[in-house]
Amino acid sequence: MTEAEESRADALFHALSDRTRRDILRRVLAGEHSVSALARSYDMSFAAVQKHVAVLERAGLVTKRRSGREALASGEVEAVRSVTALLEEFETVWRGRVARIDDLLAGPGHT
Amino acid sequence: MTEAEESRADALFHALSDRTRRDILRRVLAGEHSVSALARSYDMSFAAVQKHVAVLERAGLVTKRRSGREALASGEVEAVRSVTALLEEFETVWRGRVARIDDLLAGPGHT
DNA sequence: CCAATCTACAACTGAACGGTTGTAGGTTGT
DNA sequence: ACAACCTACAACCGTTCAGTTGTAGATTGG
Repeated sequence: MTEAEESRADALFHALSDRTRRDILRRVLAGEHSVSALARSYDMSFAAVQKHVAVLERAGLVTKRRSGREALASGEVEAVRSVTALLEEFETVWRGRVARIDDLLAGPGHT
Repeated sequence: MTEAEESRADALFHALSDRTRRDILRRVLAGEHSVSALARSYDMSFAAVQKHVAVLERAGLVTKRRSGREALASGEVEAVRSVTALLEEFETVWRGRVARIDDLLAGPGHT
């Protein structure tokens, strides 16, 4: 794991660690939404929602494009998959433990 | 998504959002480690590492058992898989969008 | 028995976080 | 032209967070 990869993992998991952001992500994965349309969905200021979108954008989970005066946000499913890939690394490490235990149970018969 | 599920997701993603905690999780998924053994691996105080383990434990990613004066921490692969399950929900939402786009391309011939 | 080891927890500090309000600039419809 | 709308960003506030030090209680080995 390089420093850059760890930083990206930090950003991804942090972005996902807030429920409002997860909800925004669901909506924009389902389809493009303007920031103000998103803001109307939550009991907080426009600026707060704008910040949440910015956090998701910095993590690469969301991209924005301009259409006139609106900023249309869209969910990036590839980024979601990259998180799954990170989790698979943990699975792999765990399987290593299991393999080692199996070796023990097979008995230290020979080497 | 119930309130309890969202709280659990908060805890899981937050626990994973720190690189020291991810590193601890890798180690304890590979095999049991005492807290002080873990602490020796990092350039920070014992108490700091202890807190990280506690965060992982609260999220259910790690369990501890007592062995004499040591607290042995072990990684919970099922909890890691529950995070993967959370991500699959995002994938599902996204596939819904694609299906809708496909319908559009098929043409609004009839309903 | 006693010193060393391991854990647990409290109190503190600086930085980051989630939220607010306010201001300013670009775009749109009438 | 101009009012309404959308976005961007700065400044501020209270809370949480990651780290520290310090203290105290079990357990162990010589």
